[in-house]
Amino acid sequence: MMYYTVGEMAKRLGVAPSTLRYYDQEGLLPFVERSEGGIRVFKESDYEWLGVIGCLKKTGMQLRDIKTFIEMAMQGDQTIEPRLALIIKQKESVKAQIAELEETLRTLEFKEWYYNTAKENGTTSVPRNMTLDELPEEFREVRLRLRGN
Amino acid sequence: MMYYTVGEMAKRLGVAPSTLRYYDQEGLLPFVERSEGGIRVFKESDYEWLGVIGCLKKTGMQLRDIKTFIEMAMQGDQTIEPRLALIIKQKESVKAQIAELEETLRTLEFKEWYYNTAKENGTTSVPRNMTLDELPEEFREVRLRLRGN
DNA sequence: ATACACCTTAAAGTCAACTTGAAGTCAAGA
DNA sequence: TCTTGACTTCAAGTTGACTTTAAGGTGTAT
Repeated sequence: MMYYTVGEMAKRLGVAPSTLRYYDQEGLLPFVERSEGGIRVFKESDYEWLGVIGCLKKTGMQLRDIKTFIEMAMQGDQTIEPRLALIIKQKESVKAQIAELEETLRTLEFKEWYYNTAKENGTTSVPRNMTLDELPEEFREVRLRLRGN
Repeated sequence: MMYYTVGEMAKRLGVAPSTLRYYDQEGLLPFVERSEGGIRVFKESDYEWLGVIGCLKKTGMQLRDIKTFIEMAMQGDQTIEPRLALIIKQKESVKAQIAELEETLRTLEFKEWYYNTAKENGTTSVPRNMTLDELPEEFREVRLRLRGN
């Protein structure tokens, strides 16, 4: 079995040791054990827990809610259903975030076209004053949205 | 021409009036004019600026950088190129964010399968102790990543 | 046994982006 | 004219997630 100190595990995860200590303090790492002298001893299986925490963090979940999930997991098999429900909820949240970023991407692509056209003409007034049917079809709805229609 | 107070514009945008005042204070709204008595007067065209600010915010850009963009825009046509460069940079950033969220989504889908399997069997030890070739092909790389391989 | 790197805790500090509160001003309707 | 609701500024407070600092303990290598 391989064991790690907080510094080693932090390095492996690419985070600061203080971050792991902070997570522990906040109750997110109840699974981490201690040596005789009080030093944290991370096991190989703890890496997986930290990976799950990292995954949930990437979904935008707050530490207090991640803590709830970890606490459920510590209860054992009786909490399988609420854990499943939470995962499904986060999955839907991530899908919504992707959809929103894709809309943002379309807006940026419009702006890219806008400034490219401005650059070619030496002035933003050319793309700005174009009529709807003069601009590429894929950007029409974007401009309508930006202008409040 | 239609004009709006800070409260009306905030409502239209779905933000708090204090947010718009804060943005103004931070120099993000140099285009907003004032009445004789010192009250902010938002024009129709300001809605579009606020939409651009909102778009950049959704990319994760900080207010100080959005301010830089707005300041460039206020300089006029001589800043078309740096504005285009900034838009392209944000576009790439958003693409990377989408890719990361998609990876997170795959992890959540693995976890959904994991807890569904646990639920069917009454214990997480069933999915946990499965060998790699027992689990659905699409989840193999996810589990390898979570376990640190 | 001593040095040294790395560990410990507790408390305070930081940062971005707001939000709230206090005290006062503006403008539209009765 | 007066009331009323929304506006103004400035300063201080809030939130979440860390990071830093200080004072001290651990553990391994020589």
